[in-house]
Amino acid sequence: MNSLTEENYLKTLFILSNETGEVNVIDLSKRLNIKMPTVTSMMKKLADKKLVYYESYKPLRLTEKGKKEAGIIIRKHRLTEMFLVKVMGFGWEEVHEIAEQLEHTRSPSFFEKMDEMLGYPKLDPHGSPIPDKNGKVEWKKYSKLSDCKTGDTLKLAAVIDSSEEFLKFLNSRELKLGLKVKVKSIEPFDGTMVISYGKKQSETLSHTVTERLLGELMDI
Amino acid sequence: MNSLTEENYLKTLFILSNETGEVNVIDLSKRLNIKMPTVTSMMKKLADKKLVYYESYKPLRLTEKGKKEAGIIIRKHRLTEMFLVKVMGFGWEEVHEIAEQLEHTRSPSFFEKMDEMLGYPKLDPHGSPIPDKNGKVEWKKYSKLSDCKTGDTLKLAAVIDSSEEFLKFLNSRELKLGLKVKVKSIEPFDGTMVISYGKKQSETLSHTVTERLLGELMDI
DNA sequence: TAATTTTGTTAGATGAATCTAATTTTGTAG
DNA sequence: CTACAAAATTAGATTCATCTAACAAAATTA
Repeated sequence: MNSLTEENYLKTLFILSNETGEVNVIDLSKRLNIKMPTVTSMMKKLADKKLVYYESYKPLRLTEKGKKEAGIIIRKHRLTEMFLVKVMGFGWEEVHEIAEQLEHTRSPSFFEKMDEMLGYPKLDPHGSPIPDKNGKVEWKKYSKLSDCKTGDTLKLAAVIDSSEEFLKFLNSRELKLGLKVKVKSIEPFDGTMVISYGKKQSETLSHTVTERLLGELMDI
Repeated sequence: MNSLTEENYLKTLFILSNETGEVNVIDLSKRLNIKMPTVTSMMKKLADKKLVYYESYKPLRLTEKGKKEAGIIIRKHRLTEMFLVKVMGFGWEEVHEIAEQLEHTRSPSFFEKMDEMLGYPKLDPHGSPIPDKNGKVEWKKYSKLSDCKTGDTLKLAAVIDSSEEFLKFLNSRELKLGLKVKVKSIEPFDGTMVISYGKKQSETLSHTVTERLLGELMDI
């Protein structure tokens, strides 16, 4: 059995690997807000447990066992988020913090019950895929809004950042998953975009925002 | 903010105080499965935080602040149990262990939402009172079945033990809260009782069982 | 390629929560 | 009232997860 702390390292390493291919000590260190020496020693510990491959000065990689355990934690996190939104009526901006705590609950039946009540959902409220019971996930290949060109239309499908601040910002602009947004113009200097969607004819979004929005490019 | 460990000491001290008046180091030690020296040092720590009164060789007592914080943890535990039973459909024998973990969740809105969904319940599935938001509880003065005399009728209102094993035993005999049970005979040697209730004309219960069942004595 | 910066590791310390062994205090039974 | 037993405390060790400081390796820049 892994400690709560170990679970957080596994989960973060898993997510970081999927975000950016190679993960270094410093990346984990920054994401977890933990100093590098601490990360190094935890990696050695997880290597002893056959959860990560660790070689000095090499990128960090989860073993298959590590991926499975990380996937299961992420499954619990995302099921919880979905439960909080669909069953308990929370807003999508409120659930990340709570799920961060509940994901460590040791009770398979608790999460099975959630899954059942939710009708075995495939995505969480932020559009991220929910791993299956073996921790396996299919990551969809979405486009970032920030990579779109003028004239492109993107159907929003997921956010990269589930923080309360970011989601409150999206709420304030009535930006939701499922919306089709059209790129009206892009400022070459800093990437600021003007987009239209729903009733909004022109809404300006910074690069910081557009690079956190994912979706499917529409043909039209 | 108290650690999860500190919360467990506070909660257990609170419950033990209500069960048995005076609580000694050894009682807490046994209940928590933690050796006495560890308990002593934690009591000193909690005394520094003004959560317990601690004097060497004296019984342990919570301060008002300690009672409030313990009460709030117990509130979260019992609301969670009720939620698991009423909203998620768990059996009353399954919820204690899960609630033991969820009670440490730091999210007032999570528990407020539960409370609201449940319609502000006053009792948990085991008949124990749910403390209010300030941690205050009214403990009802129930009678133990083991204290009843032949001919008495007791309306079951609560169990003293929420363990899965005990509750599964009750399930197997179809013993539920709300039932009226009548004492048909008591074995003077070991206190074994024969009772009748519902369709059961004579069910034999050991003292171990009868002292864990509480209820209101009926007039008739 | 040499110098500098960035990244990573080693060594050693700290605080929390636990333990065991030894000692002391309190309570109880002759 | 002494002796023994039970309960509690003190002292010191251990494990986990963290840190800082110092050093080493790798990557980058000049």
